[in-house]
Amino acid sequence: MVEPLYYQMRSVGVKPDVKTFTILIKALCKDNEIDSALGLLKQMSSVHGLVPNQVTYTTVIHGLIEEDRMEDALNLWKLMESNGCIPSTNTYNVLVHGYCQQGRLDEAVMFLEEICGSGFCPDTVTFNTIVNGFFKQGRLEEAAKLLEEMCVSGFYPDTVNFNTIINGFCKAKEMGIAADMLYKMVEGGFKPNIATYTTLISGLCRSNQMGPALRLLKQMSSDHGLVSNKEIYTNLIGGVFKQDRVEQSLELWKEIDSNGCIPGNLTYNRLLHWFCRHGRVEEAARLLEEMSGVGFCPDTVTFNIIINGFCKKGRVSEATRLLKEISGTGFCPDTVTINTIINGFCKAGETGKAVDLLEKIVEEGFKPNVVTYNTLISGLCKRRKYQEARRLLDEMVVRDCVPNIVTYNTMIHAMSKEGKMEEVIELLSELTKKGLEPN
RNA sequence: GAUUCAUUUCCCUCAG
Repeated sequence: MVEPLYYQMRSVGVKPDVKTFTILIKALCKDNEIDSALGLLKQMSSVHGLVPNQVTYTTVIHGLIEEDRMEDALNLWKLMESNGCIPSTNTYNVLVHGYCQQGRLDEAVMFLEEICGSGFCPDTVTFNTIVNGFFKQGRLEEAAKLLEEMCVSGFYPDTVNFNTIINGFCKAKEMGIAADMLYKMVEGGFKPNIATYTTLISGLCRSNQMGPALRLLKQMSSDHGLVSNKEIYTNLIGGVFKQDRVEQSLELWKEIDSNGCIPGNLTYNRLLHWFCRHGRVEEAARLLEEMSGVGFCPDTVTFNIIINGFCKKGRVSEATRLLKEISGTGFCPDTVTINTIINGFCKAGETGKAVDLLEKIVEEGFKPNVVTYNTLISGLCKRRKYQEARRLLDEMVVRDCVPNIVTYNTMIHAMSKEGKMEEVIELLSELTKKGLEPN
C-alpha cells in the first residue's frame, strides 16, 4: 500500500524530503512492514542522500519494538548515535517502553539510571511507562514507589498517569482503590477521559460490580460529557448477563442502538444463546430479525445458535427450514451446523434421518468430524441400534475422524447397560491400544 | 512527521 505510493511519487518527479520519508516509514511500520521500513531508512541516505533525523530513527526503533525486536532496536539506537544523531527524550522513552513490553523491568530501570547519568532528563512519559510496566507484572509496591519518586522529583501526575494507576488496580482486582483513584483524580482537578471510564467500568463489570459500573456510565456523560463506547457496552452487557439480568441487558442494547456503537457478534450471540438455553427460541429469532434491521450482521455462529434452539425444542423441521432459507442467501453452513441438525434428529428419535443426512453431506463433499460421529453413535445407542453404531465407529476411522474418549465412553456405557461385558472388555482394550485413558 | 494509559487473548454455537 505504501510502497506503490512512494514509487508513484518518484515517477512524477516529486523528491521526498526527510519528513516525507518519515511519514512513509511510519506507515510501513503500521502495516507490519518493518523490514521495508528498515530498507527505506537505508535507501534514504544511500540513494537519496538524505540524512535521517531523530524523528526518523525513533519511528523505526518504535516499529522494531512493536514487533518485539528489542535487540535490533538497541542496535539501531547505537547506529543512530554513531551517525551523530542525538537521541531525544522520545527516543529514550521508546526504548524504555521496549524493555517494559518485554517484561524486563529491572533492565528498564537500569537503562533509565544509565541515561540519566549521561545527562538525560526523563519526563512524565518515562516514569509512566515504567509504572505501567510494574503494574502489568503485579508489582504494585514498586509501581507506587516509582510514582512517589516521580512526584518528589517535581513531576505532577497527569491524566494518563491516573489512567495507568486505575488500570493497574483494576488488573489487580483492587476495585475499591481503583474507584477511589477516580475521585482523587477529579478532586485534584484532573479531567478523566474515555480511557479512564473504559478501564474502570470494564474492571467493575469483570468483578460483577454492576451497580457502580452502571452509575459510572451515567456519570461519565452527566459530569464530563463523555460518550460511551463499544468496549464499555460490551462489558456492561456481559456483566448484567452473568447475573441473568437479561431484561436489563436488553435495555442497554436499546441505548446502544441510539448511540450507534454496536458491540461485536460475540456479545450478541451470547444474548441469543441465553434465550435459546431458556427455551425461548422465538424471542431469539425475533430479536435476530430486529437486529438485522439495524445493521447487525449475523454470522455462522448466530444461525447455529438459532438452529440449535429449534432442535432443542424438538422442532427439527423448523431448524432445517431455516437452514434452507438462509442457505439461499449466501450463508455457508459449517460442521457445527450439520452436527446440530444431526443431533436434533437423534434427540427426536429419528436416527434414520440423521444417518441419511450424514451420507448426503459426505456425498456433497462435506467433511464430518469426531463430534459428528459421536453424536450419531450416541443417538444410535440410545435407540439400541448397536450394530449400526459399531459400523459407524469403524467407518469414522476411514473418514479421517479419530475416535476419542467420548466415543468410547458412549459405546462402553451402552454395552455395560446391556450387560454385554465381553464387548466392554474388548472396547477397553481397543481404547488403551489407541493410547487413550479410560475414565 | 516520533514516545506512555482502556480497546488484539475472560467469555458465543454441536457430541459426551
